[in-house]
Amino acid sequence: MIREEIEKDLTAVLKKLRISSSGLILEHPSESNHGDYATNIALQAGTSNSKLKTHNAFDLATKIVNTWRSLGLPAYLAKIEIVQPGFINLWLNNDYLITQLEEVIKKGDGFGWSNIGKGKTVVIDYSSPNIAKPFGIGHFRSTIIGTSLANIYRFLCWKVVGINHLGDWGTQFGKIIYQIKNNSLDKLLTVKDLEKLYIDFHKKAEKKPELKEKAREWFKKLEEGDSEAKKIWQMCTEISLKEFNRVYDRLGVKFEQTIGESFYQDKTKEVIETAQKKKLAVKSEGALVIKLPELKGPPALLVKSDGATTYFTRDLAAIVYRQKKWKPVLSIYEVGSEQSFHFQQLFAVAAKLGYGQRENFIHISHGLIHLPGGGKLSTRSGQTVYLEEVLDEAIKRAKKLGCKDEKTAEMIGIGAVKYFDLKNHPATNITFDWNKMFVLEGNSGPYLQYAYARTQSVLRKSNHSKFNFQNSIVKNDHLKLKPEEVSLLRALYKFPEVVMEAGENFSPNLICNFIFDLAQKYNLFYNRLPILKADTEEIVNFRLALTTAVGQVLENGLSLLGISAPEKM
RNA sequence: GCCCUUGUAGCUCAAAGGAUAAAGCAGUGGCUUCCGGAGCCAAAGAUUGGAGGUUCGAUUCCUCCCAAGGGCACCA
Repeated sequence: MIREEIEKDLTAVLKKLRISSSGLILEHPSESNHGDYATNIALQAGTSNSKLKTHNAFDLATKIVNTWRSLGLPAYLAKIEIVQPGFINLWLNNDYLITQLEEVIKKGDGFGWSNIGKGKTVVIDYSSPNIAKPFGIGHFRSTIIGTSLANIYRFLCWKVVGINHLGDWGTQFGKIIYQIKNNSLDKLLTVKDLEKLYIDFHKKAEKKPELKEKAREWFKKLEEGDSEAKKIWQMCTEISLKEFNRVYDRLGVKFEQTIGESFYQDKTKEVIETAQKKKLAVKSEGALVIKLPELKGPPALLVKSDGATTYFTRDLAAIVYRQKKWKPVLSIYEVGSEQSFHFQQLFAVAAKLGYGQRENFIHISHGLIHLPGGGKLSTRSGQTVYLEEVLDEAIKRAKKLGCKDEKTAEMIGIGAVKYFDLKNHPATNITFDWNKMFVLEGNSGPYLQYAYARTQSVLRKSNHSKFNFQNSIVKNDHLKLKPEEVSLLRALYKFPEVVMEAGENFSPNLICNFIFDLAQKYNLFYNRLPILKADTEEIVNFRLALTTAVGQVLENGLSLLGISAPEKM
């Protein structure tokens, strides 16, 4: 990667001047007329290094550049510039950029891949909905962001274990079992039936709080292996999974493992014993807890006063299980921000029990989806938006715009909804709004898909036998590159860096930003310059190469986001 | 009350401590020779919630204040 090469070369120069290169940072200037890369090393060294304090940063930058010149500037540089108050700006030359264009075409769907994660395993816990209720919009973010993070980490050569940690255990099932037992229901067919029971339970419990006791009792029974409870639970699970898998199929979402909380019912004992042995667990108000005064909040609840476990215990057991099975160096939990205290507790306890270091765990806490009035989504109160309804609506709107067929409409509609989520930083809250959710123009999924389809359309219309870029190295002085072409070249090579950054920061939105910018640049290029009818065959070839490369990077980027790239739309 | 997160253009939002704060939507004015107008261009729109501080440099880091959202043990 060119960034590494520049860093290496600059480090050598700094070494010669005995300047520490520890603060060496290369950035892409926000203004393209400030070059492709810039460094502020002179500004940093000029002030932090006492020996050099007499220098002003601009002089130091000059010195650095002069030394570099005397050592011989590398071939990839076109221009180097020193700017007040002491920036060093670097321009890559067009011939080098063209080699990167070839690189995109050569590597194809592998362009952007890197091996920085080689040999490392990451466990990503995402989606993880509570079953026995329909798949709501509330779990959409975790599902989509988690999928994208998994794609990104896979692309960075990590071994990725995506886990759907289903909420299929807990007092909620006590509630449903109670309802079924006391309502003499003949048959339950759908998840919506189950949801109704859940809502009804909460309505009744408002007047009769003692019902909650009943629910806990039933869950306790379930955990103790009561056959009647187990039978009902199993039925709930089957009904739910059938529906959930349909939604996952539509979304194109996959997991390495789908292991719900129920899986850990016989594994919590070990965790509890460890906590007791380490003298971390103490009795409090009849329950077994772990006190965490440093977190300034209630203690972590290990065992309830009735003897049943909590999701905290099961999450701990899951950590133990995952450590044993996969030995991840990183565990990512893509879960909503309302659970951030839970994860603070979980990670703190995991570290205390010796299940890993604090830095091996991270909670990617995404913002919540609110209803327009500011209301919170809540199954209990019946405030739900069903994901499938949202998807259906998205597809309907895509069709209205004139999609060729059902399959394309689905790509566009679902792509729009996914992109709407992913383009923002995970932390932002989202207000659910039917009109905003289905953006089909501007910074949107369909915009990118359209740009991609456009590149493919151009390529289809070209006579491929003429397009022989790989064997004819094109020199830029020969082509007299237009600004629109250069701007594409200056963008394409950055893609691998963007993928890395997105992974490091757990931010798929960085990929969105990048491919949107690329698509804009391509559209400008497309509108201003003829491709197939360019003056010379050489230029036609070059522009087709650009088109191929842009299409490829758009496709790779969209694929990391989990969005399909249609050939036609 | 305590803890966490977030305050950037009318709206939705972007920016590993950098240069003139980036876009999209809405609104304004334009684009029929041609490869897909779900597109393109132009102008307009922001004392980055407020006050201090650290720094050559702060939307970014620190302190305080204000506002919004979330959480505060037997739900997950």
